[in-house]
Amino acid sequence: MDIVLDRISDSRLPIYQRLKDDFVRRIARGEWTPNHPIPSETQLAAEFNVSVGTVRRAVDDLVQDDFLYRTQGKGTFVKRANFGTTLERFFRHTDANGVPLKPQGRMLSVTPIGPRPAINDLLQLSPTAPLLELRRLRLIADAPKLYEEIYVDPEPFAQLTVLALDAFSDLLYPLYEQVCGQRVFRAAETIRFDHASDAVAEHLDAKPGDPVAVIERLAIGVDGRPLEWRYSVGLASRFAYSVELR
Amino acid sequence: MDIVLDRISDSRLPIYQRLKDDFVRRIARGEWTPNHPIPSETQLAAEFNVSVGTVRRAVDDLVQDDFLYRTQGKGTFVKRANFGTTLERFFRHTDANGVPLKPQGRMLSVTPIGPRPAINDLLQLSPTAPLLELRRLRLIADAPKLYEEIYVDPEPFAQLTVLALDAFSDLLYPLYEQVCGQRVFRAAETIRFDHASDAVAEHLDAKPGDPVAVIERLAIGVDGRPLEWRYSVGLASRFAYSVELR
DNA sequence: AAGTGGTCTAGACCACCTG
DNA sequence: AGGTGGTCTAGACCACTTA
Repeated sequence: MDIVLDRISDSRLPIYQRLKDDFVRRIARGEWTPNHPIPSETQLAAEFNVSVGTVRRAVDDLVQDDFLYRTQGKGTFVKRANFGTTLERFFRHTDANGVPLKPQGRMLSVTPIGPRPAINDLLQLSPTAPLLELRRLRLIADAPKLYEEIYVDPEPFAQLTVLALDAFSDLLYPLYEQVCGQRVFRAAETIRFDHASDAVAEHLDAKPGDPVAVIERLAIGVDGRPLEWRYSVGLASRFAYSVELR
Repeated sequence: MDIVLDRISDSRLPIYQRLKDDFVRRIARGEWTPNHPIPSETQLAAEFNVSVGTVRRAVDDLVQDDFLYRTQGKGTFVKRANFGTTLERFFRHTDANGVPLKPQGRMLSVTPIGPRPAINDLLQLSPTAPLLELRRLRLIADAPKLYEEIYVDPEPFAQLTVLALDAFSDLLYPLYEQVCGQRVFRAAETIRFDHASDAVAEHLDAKPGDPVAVIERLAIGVDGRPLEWRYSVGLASRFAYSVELR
């Protein structure tokens, strides 16, 4: 329809689709950030020379997909990913009054390692590419509850290797964003039950062979590429999870 | 805006909301069924004396919420709930080639019982109302894999008590729909971990104390009221579950 | 060919937020 | 008051399905 759009996408697609693609690209590139509203719908309609209704359709879809959210009177904003921590979502730890307790993180090691075929594959890295391994403990009231091994591509996450272990914050994803410029947008998790290995048992103050829940998570960035693979182990007796089915 | 709409809902709400409410009511009453297309958008617009765009907005929302689905050229239809069986979703059972195996169901008992406060509460029944209890085994290749206890309101499900145990089909929800006129629309599940009781161990051919996964499900009808509460137990070693987080 | 949903336009007016 | 998103209208034309 218009020069602006023709330069950036396949003209056989509906206009609202091409707008969506462009908007996602802007979010991925950091042109639109969570802090400022994106241009108004009338402005965008003028920029691309399309009707406001078409821009609304594109924005509606991205709101549905959790890329954006609207606030009447204020504007439309980029949405931050905000699923709670694994510890909060899968395990129940509350104080005497049922109030959830706040988990801490303790980084154990940050180590450049060689390739691990299965993990390289999941992260869509070449089979020979090296990895960066983080080992971490999650604690409640100073008692270890979750042991984690985290794997990332060393290149975009190079800054992590220069941090002191106690300089890591309790939450990693904000750190990824601030220190490495990598924003986690969504994640896929798999849950299963297993028995504690000797190493895991020691970390969790449990006996080897105790039943544990294993959570494997692949975190995805705004551009749809995998950013991090994570393996978490916690005692099964504390495990609980809820799902909505449709 | 119009007499038709004013009779049926709060005029302070946006028109598309009131249309949605009315459409859901028609689905709940069975006026619109999964077998026939609902009236076309132009027909609905004429019936309610609103513009087609407004009808589309209402239908869009209900498609998003999985009440309806559209097929271009054919029409818009009521959607059947279609989450797989618990056995298929949570437990891995495949043949030598990785092809999922088809589970069977074996009904053990159908028994009218007295009230169970916790279950009555979940089903939104009076604390003194009696219940209907179904006990069932789910099998793969004739080996028991999942033991289930199912609780429903005896009244809408009275027909179940006249069925012979081997007349129950492998899937219960289609039966609920055909025999009792109760359609399950969605469900909420909670997963946790436990050890097999003596009774459960016997049903599952396991040892008491063996690790098991417990899945509790509350099934909801089209009108949003709870229809069934279900307690399922399977061996933890076979358990696996995946989630998408945003 | 007729009917359905899918895309798109170009307006209008309302509700909410900020200066 | 001026700008934002929220609702609504009344058209147009396209793509797909069925007969």
